Amino acid sequence: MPDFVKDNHLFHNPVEFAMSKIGGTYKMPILWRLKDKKWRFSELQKSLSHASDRMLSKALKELVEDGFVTKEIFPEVPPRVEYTITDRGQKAIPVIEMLRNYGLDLLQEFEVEHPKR
Amino acid sequence: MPDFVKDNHLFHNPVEFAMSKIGGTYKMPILWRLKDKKWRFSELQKSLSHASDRMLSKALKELVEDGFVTKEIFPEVPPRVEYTITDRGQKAIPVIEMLRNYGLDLLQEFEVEHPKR
DNA sequence: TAAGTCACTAACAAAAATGTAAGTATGCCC
DNA sequence: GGGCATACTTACATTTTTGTTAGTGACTTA
Repeated sequence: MPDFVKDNHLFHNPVEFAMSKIGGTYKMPILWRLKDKKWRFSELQKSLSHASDRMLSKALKELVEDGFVTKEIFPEVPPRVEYTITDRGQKAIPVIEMLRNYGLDLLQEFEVEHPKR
Repeated sequence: MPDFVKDNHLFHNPVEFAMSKIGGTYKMPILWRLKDKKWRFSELQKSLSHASDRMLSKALKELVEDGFVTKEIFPEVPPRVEYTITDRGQKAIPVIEMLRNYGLDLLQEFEVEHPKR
C-alpha cells in the first residue's frame, strides 16, 4: 500500500487519511447530528453531554477548517452560533451510517448491555 | 444517543464500539490483507513495514481474542504461524472497503500527493 | 449592583496509543 | 560453538488524544 503526505503528516493507506478527517471521538457524532438541520453550539453541548467544551470546540473547529461544516456567528448578546453541514460533510453521512449499522450489529454479537432505558 | 458498557468500558454510540473493535492504526490493514488468503506473521511484517513487531503482534492478538481472526501455530523450527480471517472478520470487509473508497475520494478532494511511484 | 447567558480559549493534567530496544526458545547449518 | 531464522514478549519512552479548571466580553434580567 502506498504512502501519502499532507501537511507534514504521513498516511499509509486511504482509511488512515479518512479517519484523520472524520475520526476521533466527536466528529462523526457531530456530523450525524448536523445531517438534517442546523445546530447551535449549546444544543450540541446538551446532546453530546459527555464531551467537554474544549473537545467539542476543537472538533467543530477542525470540521470547519476542513470544509465539512460551516459556522455562522450572529452578533447578538449573548452570542449565537450555528453550525451547518456542507456538501463535503454530506458525503460522509453514508459512511457514518454504515459504520453505525455495523456497530449495532457488533453490539448484538457481543451481547453488550444497554444500561439506560 | 444511548450508552453501552462492555468490559468496564463505556461507549456512547455504535460507531465508537465498532472502532474499539476494528479501529486503531493496524487492524483494518490486517483484515484487508487477510480477506482472501492466509498470511504468516512475517509476511504481514514485510507488507506492513511501518508497523513494529510489538504493534503488529498486539493488533493480531486482539483480533484473535475478539474472533475476527484465527491463529494456527505449526510446531516447526523455526516456528510458522498462520492467520486466517473468520466469518466475523469477513463482515467487516465491506465496511473497510467503503471507508477505503471514501478515503480515496477525500485524497483526491484534498489533492494529496502520492510521493512514491 | 450582582448574577446569569453564550461560545468560546488557555494552561495544565491525565490517559491512551504508539514506538524503540532488547531478550526468549528451538533447532539447523557451517 | 557461533550465527541465523521465526514469532513473539517485556520494559520503558515518547507522542497523541482527551479531560479539567478557570477565565473572557458584553449585555440582560432580578
